[in-house]
Formats: sequence, C-alpha cells, structure tokens
Amino acid sequence: MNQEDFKELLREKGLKVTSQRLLVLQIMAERPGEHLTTEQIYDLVRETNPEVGLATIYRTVQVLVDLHLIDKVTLDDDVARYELRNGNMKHHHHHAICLKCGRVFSFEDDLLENLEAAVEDRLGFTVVDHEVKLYGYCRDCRKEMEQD
Amino acid sequence: MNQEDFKELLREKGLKVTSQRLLVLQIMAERPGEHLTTEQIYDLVRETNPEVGLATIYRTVQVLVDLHLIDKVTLDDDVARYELRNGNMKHHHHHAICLKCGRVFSFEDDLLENLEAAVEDRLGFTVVDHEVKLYGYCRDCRKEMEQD
DNA sequence: GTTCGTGCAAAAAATTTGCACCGGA
DNA sequence: TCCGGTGCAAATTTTTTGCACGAAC
Repeated sequence: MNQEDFKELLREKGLKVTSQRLLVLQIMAERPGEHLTTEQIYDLVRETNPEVGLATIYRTVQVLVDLHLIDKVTLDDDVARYELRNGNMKHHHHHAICLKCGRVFSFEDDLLENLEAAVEDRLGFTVVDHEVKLYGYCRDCRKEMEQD
Repeated sequence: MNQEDFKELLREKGLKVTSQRLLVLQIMAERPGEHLTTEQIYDLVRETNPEVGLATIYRTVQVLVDLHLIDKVTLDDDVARYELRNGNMKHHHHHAICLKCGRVFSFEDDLLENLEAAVEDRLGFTVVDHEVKLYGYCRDCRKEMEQD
C-alpha cells in the first residue's frame, strides 16, 4: 500500500490524515519482515519527530490494525508486536520460532486447507483466517547442538 | 496427572510440595477445557483459601508452565491465559476462535505433519511443537448471520 | 467553525520484586 | 536447622484515559 492509497483509505473511513499516521505506516512499510513492539515504533518515530507521544503510537497502531494494514502478533507471548500485512495476501503468514536463539522465521503456506476442511466438517466451524506458530530449532542452532 | 505424581515430580526437580501448588494444579485439573487468566485462578483459589496472595499465583503458574503441566495461551492477545496440558500429548492442542461470539473451540490434530516436513525441508528448521489458531464463525453464529 | 486527533500527565491494569517470616525437607 | 516458598506491599512495566489545545476537514 502506497501513501496515496493510505490517505484515500483514511478518508473513506472518515478518519483524518495526520502526519503521525503517515509516519507510523511508513516506518512499518520500511521494515516488512520485522516484528516491532509499540515501544520500538515509538523510538523510531521519535528519531525524526521527537514531539510525538507514546499514547499516539498506541492509538495509531490500533487504527492500522483495524484497517488491516498491520497485524498484531505475539511471538514469545508477552509484548504486543506488529508487522506489516502484505496487501494482496488474505492470510497472515506464519512463524517458525527458534527455541534456542529466539530468531523468528516467516513463511507462507497454504497446506492448512485440509486441516480447515476437517474442522469445518467436525465442528461446523467456518474458517476465515489462521495463524500458525512452529517451535523448534533453526539450522544454525542445530549445528551448534550437534557439536556438543 | 494425579496429585501423587505431581508431588513426585516436584520432589524430583528439587521443588517443595506446598498446599498452594497442589491447589492451583487441582483447580486447573478440574477445568480441563478452560483458559483461565491469572486473576481467575486467583479468585478460584481464594474461594477456599483467602489468605493466598496474587504473587504466589503468578509464581506457581510459572512453575507449572516450566514443568509442562499447563500451557500459556494468548487467545485474544492481551491477557495471559493458562490451560491444562494433556499429559500424554506431546503437542499443544489447537484453537478455533469465533470472531462473533468469542467462544473458543479446542481440537486435536496432526494434519500439520506435511507442513512441518515442508518447513524442515525449506528452512532447515526442526519443528518440535506447534500452535495453531483458526479464526472464523461457529455453527451458531453462522446460523444467526444467515437469518439476517 | 466543527470535529477529530494529539500530547501530556495521570490513572489503570498487569506483572515483578524485596523482604521478613513461615513451613517443608 | 536450613533453604525455598509465601504473603504483603511497593515498584515496574504496559496500556488506557481525561482533557485542553491544535490541526484537518
């Protein structure tokens, strides 16, 4: 999503176009693979605009979530993190979290279709979105562990 | 896990058997399908033992997580919730969350094996556990929506 | 000129910590 | 007796809210 489309979207929803909103989205857009906490976004915003308040970041991030421009993810469970949502993707992408080094690998996949079908069948539950986290050990850490 | 096994496990790990730990586990064990917040556990504990402190619940819950007797889950993202882990199950079970009524349906499944194999193959990442959340609409809410 | 958004500070909510005391090993 | 665990209160951390002012429409 480019800046003009974003302005358009805000107007459509009856929301105002403000420099704070543009700035936060820009920061997220510059870091597509990252999972930023509110605090990190705040710090990045303040690098260029030190007058912006933390409360504004909380409020702005919520607006972006409501507009489905970013997603909230809880990787290690505790701090809320946000990442840019790929516009033409209807699903979140997924995360593989290394239990040793803590690195997070993202990947796309649609192998869940059979799982969704099974749930639909068994529970009568219609799935519209899904979120998957895999826990394990990345290549590097596995290598390290094999040496021991 | 019964109470005797739990005591045994605590002793094995060099931890003390206390009435607070027994009580918290018992409360979790009596509610296998539920996802309790620390506050809810605290209230349940206080029904019979009003002298127990909230900090003890936080500490006890952490012990139980470390022993893999309960799992931390973040369903709506925000409050930490805990649920009993089925002893003979190596994986978490999964959750289908209704976007309308908020009810949470739990289910078991191992249809993720092919996904895990793909990730292992592509990223060189060894999966040891996984967590899946499906978002959608439950049977009841779907019915209601069809009527409109 | 309205209305909505922002900054600030205060408040609320969630969790952690320090410390004296208690109770299990 | 010894040491870890507990209760309490205070401290931290994270997030929300009230309000006056400023900016967008």
